[in-house]
Amino acid sequence: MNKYVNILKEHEIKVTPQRLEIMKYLDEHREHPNVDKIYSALKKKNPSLSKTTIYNTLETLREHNIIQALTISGNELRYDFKNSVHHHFLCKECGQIFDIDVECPNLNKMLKDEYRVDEVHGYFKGECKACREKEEKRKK
Amino acid sequence: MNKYVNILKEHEIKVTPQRLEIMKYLDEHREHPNVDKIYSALKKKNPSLSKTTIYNTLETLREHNIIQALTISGNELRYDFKNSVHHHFLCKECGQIFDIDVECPNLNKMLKDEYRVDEVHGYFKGECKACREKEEKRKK
DNA sequence: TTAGATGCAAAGTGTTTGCAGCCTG
DNA sequence: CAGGCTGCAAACACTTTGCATCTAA
Repeated sequence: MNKYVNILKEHEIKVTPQRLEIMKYLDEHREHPNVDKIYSALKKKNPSLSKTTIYNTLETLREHNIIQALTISGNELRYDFKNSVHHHFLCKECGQIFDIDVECPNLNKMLKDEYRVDEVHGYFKGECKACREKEEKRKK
Repeated sequence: MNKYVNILKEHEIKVTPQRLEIMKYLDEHREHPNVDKIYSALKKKNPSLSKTTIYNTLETLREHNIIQALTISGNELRYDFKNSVHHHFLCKECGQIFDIDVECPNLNKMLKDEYRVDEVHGYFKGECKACREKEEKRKK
């Protein structure tokens, strides 16, 4: 838990139990949860937790570049503890978002001149292996 | 206008004036408009036009792969007439979305095995040239 | 002590749904 | 003529705002 205390202190923002719990949850649950998932998970431990706090905290952490918000799924934001640069794959069948580690070297190079690039996202949509296999079985 | 009639007929869906207007608008306005922009533009010509029709039509066109929906901006969907595969750059300053033509060859290759990839999106966030120049001027 | 964080309720915004009437094929 | 499309109003879902209370530093 000290890990998260340190991150907050480095960024000079207040250390609160709620913030620590949210960071810990995101760090330990890499399935890119939405606000509701985080909320209902942490509500169990701390019944007075408010959804507003989740929103506030996620926004604060995002501003400080500790986490990132994924817009991949269209109707809701998904959150991601920002350890490394990686891309994402959304399975249209099961809704899960998977991390993809692919580098695209000729990308940044071309952009640099015209644009100042702060974030590079790649995302893919389709069907994941598990869902494809399930589908195969159904057909048999 | 015949162009759009043909596209609809090829996909065996009904040809209606509303659909034609929406397609024409998207084809001629490549700034990736949101629903409201399309709605208010076309409402002028056809005051009885409903926003529901915009949503229905965009969804239908999307299902038929004629247009695509961009989730890049988080709080709303942006639409794009689907002529070619390309990526997008969102300027955080002015909100505009620009088309970017960069290929990433080693991408699909890696994905093929694990996933069935239907859509490949790349998007970048930052600041566009015009906004950067505006900012420079303000500083002087 | 005090600036900032929390949490409740209410408002806001973009999208979806239900349904009656209309139009394309 | 029939099934699909349109458009209105109401419902929804996710997020933001206003504000009183509480807490970390």
